[in-house]
Amino acid sequence: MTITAALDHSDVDGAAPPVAEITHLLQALADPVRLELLRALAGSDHPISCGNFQVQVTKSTLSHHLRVLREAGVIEQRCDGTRKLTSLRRRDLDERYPGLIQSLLPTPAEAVAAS
Amino acid sequence: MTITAALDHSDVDGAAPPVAEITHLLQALADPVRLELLRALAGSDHPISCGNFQVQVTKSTLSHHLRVLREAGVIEQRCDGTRKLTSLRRRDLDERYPGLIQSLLPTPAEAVAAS
DNA sequence: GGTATTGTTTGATGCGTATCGTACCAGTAT
DNA sequence: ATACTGGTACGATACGCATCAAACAATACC
Repeated sequence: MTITAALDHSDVDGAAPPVAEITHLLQALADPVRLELLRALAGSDHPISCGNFQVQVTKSTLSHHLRVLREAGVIEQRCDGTRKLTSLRRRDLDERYPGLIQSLLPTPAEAVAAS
Repeated sequence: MTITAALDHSDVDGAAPPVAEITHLLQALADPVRLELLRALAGSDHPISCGNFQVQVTKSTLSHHLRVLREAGVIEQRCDGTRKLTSLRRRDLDERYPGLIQSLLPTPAEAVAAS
């Protein structure tokens, strides 16, 4: 696979790194847990803290998945006291890959079925 | 990961299996070689035989990648004498995941840059 | 200070898979 | 039949990564 990542790491004053290349991005999204995180973030208008994700993995695993998403440019995180608020970089993603995120979100029918 | 695949295998008289679930599908597309195959197929109006893919892998590896794409419902193949013609299941993919394939194809700018 | 609370990091483990070479099989042509 | 061509199947190898537990770090609160 190889896909060498993490080119710039310009976390300086919150500047988010660029959205990853398509293969790297797809690899980040091709995991059930991470896709669930993406959908949770896309369905919420406010950022979500680590503890508020409804996911059946330990917190260390969750931290790992969030790192993968962050390094692929999918999410950004800002600290808020002892917690860390995660939000989707929807604008950047839509700009770079128009239609991609939308096509990964549950359809209205699926959303109803999941309720 | 797990994602148990291959539910029905109804290869009966050429009936293609359903397009895979989203995670399975993304996993099939999250590989540089397979994405290149997808783009080659999407950019051609006629099916492509195994030997006509411009990919730097051995034929056994290529066969493996085509199998992954086939089992994810991305492509279909029909035999033609001694060769096997591969084509993209664009209609089925667009029906199940509208906008997804389009968002993975090179933009006009990228297509020019690759020439 | 001491104690939760929230996340990250590290190491270990096990599974998946991309890759190759070789052998094999089905058509086609000689 | 023999040989060639296009593709698959198998075994081996190496690497990636999802997962967890435990240890650590940083902030808040008493």
